[in-house]
Amino acid sequence: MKPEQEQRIVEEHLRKNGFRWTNQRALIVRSALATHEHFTADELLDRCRQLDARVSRATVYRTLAVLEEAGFVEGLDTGDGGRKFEHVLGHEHHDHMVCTACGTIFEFHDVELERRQELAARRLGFRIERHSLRIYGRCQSCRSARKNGGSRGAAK
Amino acid sequence: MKPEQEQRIVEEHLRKNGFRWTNQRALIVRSALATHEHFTADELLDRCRQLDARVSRATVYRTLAVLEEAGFVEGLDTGDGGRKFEHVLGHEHHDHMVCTACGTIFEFHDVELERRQELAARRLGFRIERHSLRIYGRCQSCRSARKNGGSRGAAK
DNA sequence: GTAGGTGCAAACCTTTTGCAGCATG
DNA sequence: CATGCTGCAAAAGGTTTGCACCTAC
Repeated sequence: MKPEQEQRIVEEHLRKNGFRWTNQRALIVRSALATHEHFTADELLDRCRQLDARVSRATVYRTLAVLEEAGFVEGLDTGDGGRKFEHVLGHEHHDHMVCTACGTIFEFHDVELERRQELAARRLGFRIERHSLRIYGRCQSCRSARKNGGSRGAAK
Repeated sequence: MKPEQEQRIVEEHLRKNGFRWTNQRALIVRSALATHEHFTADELLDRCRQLDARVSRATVYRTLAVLEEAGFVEGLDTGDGGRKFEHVLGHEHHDHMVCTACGTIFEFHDVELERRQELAARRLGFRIERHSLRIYGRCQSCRSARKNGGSRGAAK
C-alpha cells in the first residue's frame, strides 16, 4: 500500500470518528507512515520538525495516542521507561526479538506460535484481542563479539 | 523451596560474585522472596520499611537491579512507564494473559510454545536470555458479561 | 584499611496536563 | 462560532546518580 493511500485511510478514520484533520496531524501521520522502522516519540518529533519546526512535543504525543487507540500504530515498551512506536497499518503481524547488548530489534513471525497461543487461550476460555511476544537475548553479531566486555547500554 | 533456603542461594550467589551481603540486601531479598505476587519497586520499599524504616528507595532500586541481573527477579513493563517485578527463583516459567476488561492476570504455560520460540531464535542466530509473552483479551467471565459497557480501566 | 554499599536529595527522562489562544468543521 | 487542537511550560512519575559517610570483608 502506498503512503498517500495509507494516510488517506487514517484521515478518513479520524474524520469519521469526530476528530479534526489538522495540518499537524497530517504532518505527524505522514512522518509516522514514512518509515517502517521503530521510532521513539522524540525521533518522530525530530522528523516532523524537519518539515515544520513549529510542531510541539505535546502534539506528537497526543496524536500518537490517537493513532495507537485507532490501531494504526503500536507502542512497545523499551524496558527502560520509554516506548518505541511502529507503523502497523498494512503490515503483517510479527513478534520481536530484542538484543540486550546492542538494542537492535528483529522481527519474526511463526504461524505455529500463533496457533498455540489460540489454543492456550481457548483452554482458559479467553478471547484474544492482541498479544505481545518479545524475546530478549543476544543477536548473532553481539554473540560473536562477546569476548570483550560487551556493549551493554549501547542502545537507547 | 523454603524462603530461607532461597535467600541462602541468593546470598551465596552474590558473595561468589564479589557483592557484599549487607543488612539492607538481606532485608530487601527477604521481602522480595516473601511474596509470589507481582510488585512495584515502591511496594517493595514499603514492605522493607515495615521491617526497617531506614531503607532508602535508591537501595531498593540498586538491589533490584542486582537481583534482576542475577536472574532471581524479573521485571515486566506495566505499559504506563513503570515496571512490576516478580520473584522468579524456584518458580516455573509461565506466560501471562491479561483481561482488558477486568484486569485479571492469568498465568499459563505451554512447552510447545517455548520450543517454537527457541526455533525461531535459532533461525536468526539469536540466543534467548528471557522472553515475555502477554496475551490481551477478554477472560471467560467478562465475555459472558459482555452485554454491558464493560469495566475498562479496572486494572493497574 | 579499602572497596563497595548506603542515604539523601537532586537530576533525569519520558510522558502528561493546565491554560490561553487558534483553527477546523 | 463552538469545540476541538495546539504550543508552551510546568508537573508528574518512575528511576538513576553525585556525593559524603558508613561498613563488610
